[in-house]
Amino acid sequence: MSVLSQLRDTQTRRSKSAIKLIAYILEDPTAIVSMPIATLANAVSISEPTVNRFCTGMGFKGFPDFKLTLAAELGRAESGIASDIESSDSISLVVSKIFEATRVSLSNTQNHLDVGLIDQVVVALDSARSIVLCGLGASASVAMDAQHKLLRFDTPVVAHTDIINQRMLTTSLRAEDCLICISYTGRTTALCDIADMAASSGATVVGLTDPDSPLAKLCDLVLGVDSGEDTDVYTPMTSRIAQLAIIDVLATAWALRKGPSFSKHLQRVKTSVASTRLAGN
Amino acid sequence: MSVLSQLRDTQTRRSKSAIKLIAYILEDPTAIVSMPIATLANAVSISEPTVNRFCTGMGFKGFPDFKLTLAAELGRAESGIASDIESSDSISLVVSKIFEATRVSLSNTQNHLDVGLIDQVVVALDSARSIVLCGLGASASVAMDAQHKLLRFDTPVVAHTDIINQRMLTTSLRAEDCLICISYTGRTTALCDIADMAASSGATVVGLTDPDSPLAKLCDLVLGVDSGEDTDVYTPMTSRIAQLAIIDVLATAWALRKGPSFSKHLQRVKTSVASTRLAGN
DNA sequence: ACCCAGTAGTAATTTTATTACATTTTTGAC
DNA sequence: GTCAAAAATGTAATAAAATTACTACTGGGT
Repeated sequence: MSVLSQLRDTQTRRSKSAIKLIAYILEDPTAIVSMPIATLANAVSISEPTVNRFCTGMGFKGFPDFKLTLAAELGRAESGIASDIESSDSISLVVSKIFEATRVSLSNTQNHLDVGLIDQVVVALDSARSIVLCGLGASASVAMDAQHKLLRFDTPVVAHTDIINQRMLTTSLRAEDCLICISYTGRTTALCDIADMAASSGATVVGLTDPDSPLAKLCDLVLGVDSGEDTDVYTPMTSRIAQLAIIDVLATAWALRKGPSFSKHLQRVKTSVASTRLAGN
Repeated sequence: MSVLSQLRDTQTRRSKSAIKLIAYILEDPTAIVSMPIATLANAVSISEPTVNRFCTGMGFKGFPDFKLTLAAELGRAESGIASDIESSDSISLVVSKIFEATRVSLSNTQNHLDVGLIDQVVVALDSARSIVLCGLGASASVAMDAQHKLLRFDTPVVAHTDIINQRMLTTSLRAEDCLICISYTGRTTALCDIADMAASSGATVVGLTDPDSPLAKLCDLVLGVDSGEDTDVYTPMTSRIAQLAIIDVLATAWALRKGPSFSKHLQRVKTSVASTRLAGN
């Protein structure tokens, strides 16, 4: 359990000074980590040994140990507001900003993900005669990635990144098939056409796109990804990474649905590629 | 800006003892945070003031401040010790685990990224006559994604995901060209062959792979991604997502290097695809 | 009123970090 | 190569911080 939530816990009995101390710590935990025990003791008007006893009482080796643990915990929570990249940024700042923006994008997608929908999509995949993935531009590589993951299952799956092939394949779609349309914006005309054509064939159309987009309205099931940014020229589109995470979720959920016997199959797939690799270092 | 990546940075000039110290710290950063300065100094066979000077030299108030910052950073990476997925997990637990594992993978990659190397790779890209991206299997989609991002620059770039085409192209590589090999494991025999062939042509070979792999040894520049897991059948490979983030960093750093006039070009590229989209909702 | 357990404080001690200064090493000009 | 300047490192002294040992309160229970 985290230190902070341990401190917030009202159940455990505390001494008078412990209560004062906890109140002060929770007021600004970040400040504590760079505070010597004397300053803290003074601020709460208690003695240094009392602070120390409090720390050891919580199971820490001492006050510095407590501070270290608190710092680690705060470092975790500290989710920077993903800021745009400035042309004056140093490389290491660019690295920080991009990774942070990616993490934020993942968290947003996770928070908005409808678990019930995941289940419905998995059912659709599992009962499909064949699965077709369509994406253009940056979404083409997401479609390729999804194909690679879904290839492990015994349902025929194919990704198409060419608009002509996509149209051709869509015309031959049947009601038992499943089409997955991938697009950040959900506004790519070509892909909307595909979704529309597929819908009239009766196939299940799944969208991996912005839930408020025209494409989303043409789909039977929509897994939302905040298309978000794309205003700034330098800041990269992190949403495609969130889409990949959703693909991971789908593939994993599907595998689990298939049951334990299927994990043997997955293992076989894994070993089948082993021979393409060098052993050792 | 991450402390660990600052330490990994090979660009900045370091003194002899600083090199020893950094090597020791990177060996087990977690151990450092609970180490007094005397123990650390002794372990590296340097004096305590040297350690202290190193910390203040990096911009910290002193050794304790350095430890605190390091702890906070490690806390970020260690947060969710991404646990394997169990067959009994509910969908919402699967979602949490996958997203958490992905975030952890990103943080780990970020912490191990050598900023100096990023710069070197960007220089290589910028001075290349042409850029070739090679990847197989799951890395094929990473190569496709990289192609899509690098297409915005005026250097000819192409991704190949077919082993025959890769070999053909590699034979016609020149010293002015840049080859980027993408592989999680760095042990795919076919890709090692490609890197080897390219190296003899004099082209700059960049690896986006496990730094301890055979492939890495064949590359001129290696951007490390912990290949990490891949033991569990259900848990997906999160490292490809980290690779995408690195691609983002490279593309952004390159764009920044090109200077402000280039941002106009990026803007033009952006508007050129706008006509493929529907307006409004 | 007295005792006892829990709690807190004072002061001494120990541990840890920093500073001041001397010495060595490295670097770059000639 | 030689020398001087600058940078880097070490030793020892000092300061800061944390911990321990010991003493003194506080408040319920008899």
